[in-house]
Amino acid sequence: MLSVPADQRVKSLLASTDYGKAVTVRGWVRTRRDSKGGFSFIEVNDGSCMASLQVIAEAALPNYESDVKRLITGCSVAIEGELRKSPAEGQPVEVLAKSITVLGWVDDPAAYPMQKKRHTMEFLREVAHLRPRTNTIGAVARVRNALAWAVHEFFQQRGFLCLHAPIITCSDCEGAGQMFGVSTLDPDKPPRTPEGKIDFAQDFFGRRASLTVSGQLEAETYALALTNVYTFGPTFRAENSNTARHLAEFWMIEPEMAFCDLAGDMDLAVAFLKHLFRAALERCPEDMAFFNKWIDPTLIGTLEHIINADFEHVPYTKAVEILEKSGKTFEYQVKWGADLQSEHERYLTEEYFKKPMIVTDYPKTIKAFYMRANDDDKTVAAMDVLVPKIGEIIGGAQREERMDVLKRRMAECGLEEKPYWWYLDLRRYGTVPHAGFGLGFERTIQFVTGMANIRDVIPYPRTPGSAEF
RNA sequence: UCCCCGAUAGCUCAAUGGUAGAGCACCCGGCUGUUAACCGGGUUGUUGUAGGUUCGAGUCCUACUCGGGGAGCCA
Repeated sequence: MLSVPADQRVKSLLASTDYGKAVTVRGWVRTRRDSKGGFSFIEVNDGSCMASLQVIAEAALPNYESDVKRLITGCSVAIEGELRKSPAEGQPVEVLAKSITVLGWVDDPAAYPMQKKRHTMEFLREVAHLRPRTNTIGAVARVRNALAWAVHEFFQQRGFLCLHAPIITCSDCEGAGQMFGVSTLDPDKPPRTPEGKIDFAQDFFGRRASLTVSGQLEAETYALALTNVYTFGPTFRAENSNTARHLAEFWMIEPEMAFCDLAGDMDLAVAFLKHLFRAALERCPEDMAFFNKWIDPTLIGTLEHIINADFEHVPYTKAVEILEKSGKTFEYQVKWGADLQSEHERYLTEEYFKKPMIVTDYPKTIKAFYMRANDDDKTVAAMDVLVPKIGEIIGGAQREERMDVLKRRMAECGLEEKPYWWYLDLRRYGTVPHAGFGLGFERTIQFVTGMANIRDVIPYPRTPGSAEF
């Protein structure tokens, strides 16, 4: 059996005006409506688009009574027929069936969890293997795909090199979060050192290994040879975070640019986000219209506005002033030197500016050691892009390229130099100003689709206490 | 991890401490070029788990499990 040709997918057939053409439709039945006039309407969906294709099954079909009349939601079919202009409202074309083959029935129809009516997202998570058959999750999958394509498109158009950073790493760098250990030692009786600790020297890698929390440091090494690079891969955080915007396993895009400062970093981030939003609107218009209708009626308007508007740029110190003058009472006090809390970020993006914003130049005490120190010696050249509802979607910085300053910062942060020997080598051999950022892919999908929970924009979400499927 | 809320039919939800119900799904019948069709009939339950209070618990109490919202951490 050949795979389904692109011109035989439902999406192509619905756009076709090639009336009279012989076609074969393969997909899953969404619903069946019978007409006493001697035929049935079968809605077939194959995931190529939101819409289903209407098939007319006449009673003259040899298996009309035995098969067609038993079709219910979820059955898989292969239908040969003729493409026709539809005489009724609701669809441009339909297929008059010449033969209908049922490939797979639904066992125990009463127990099939997918129904024509809406389901709650909470329930769909319990049947994550079947939820791509729903309109919402199918649309999310298509938008996610369009965005993944657009990520590569954006960077490739600009001459960036795609870098595959390692998933397993032995550098427990930068304290971006708790890490998942990777080990082949027997958890019941691991080898011990004389001091009684687990002896990772006997482990697979000869030392303690983990799943990566970021490909940034590796990306820096390649940027300092190939100039402009980006990573796009899975990252892992073992934090016990239970929110609608955190996952233990998520995908991150991390560009890194040599000969680049914070201003260049910000420019790229803004252009990148606009490119992604535009791609979703242009390549998935039906799916986006669906989200705009059922999930968030302001969605498309907001995205179009962002594409055409400038992002607000506010230094951290200015942001603190705005918050102090806001007259709002916050649960957490606004104070220079303290990190911005969710409520502060929400006020700034949702109430004050009402659009995405970039906060830069944070106090060095709340940011990572590798961020470049500003001349005031109090702040660093960091930037966070904040968007309404989601909060931080991008975190980035110009990196500290000066060896002496970097070593001083590491000492301030209580970090040993030895494990970072290769990272320090970059400053030792041909160092250059460079900058980069990390974009959370799922948070971007959330923002683009309006989906409330991050668990519904990734096929199989991994969260604390939950890794079913 | 902390605070709050919830768990009843396959799904979405009702039910003063006193006989567990409706809509949808599914099955049967009717009707119609139908559009998550419509009309009539029918099947469906260890009320999340384990204890406790009570003549009597879906309902009150305790613990646990799972889910949701918010917070922290971050992308």
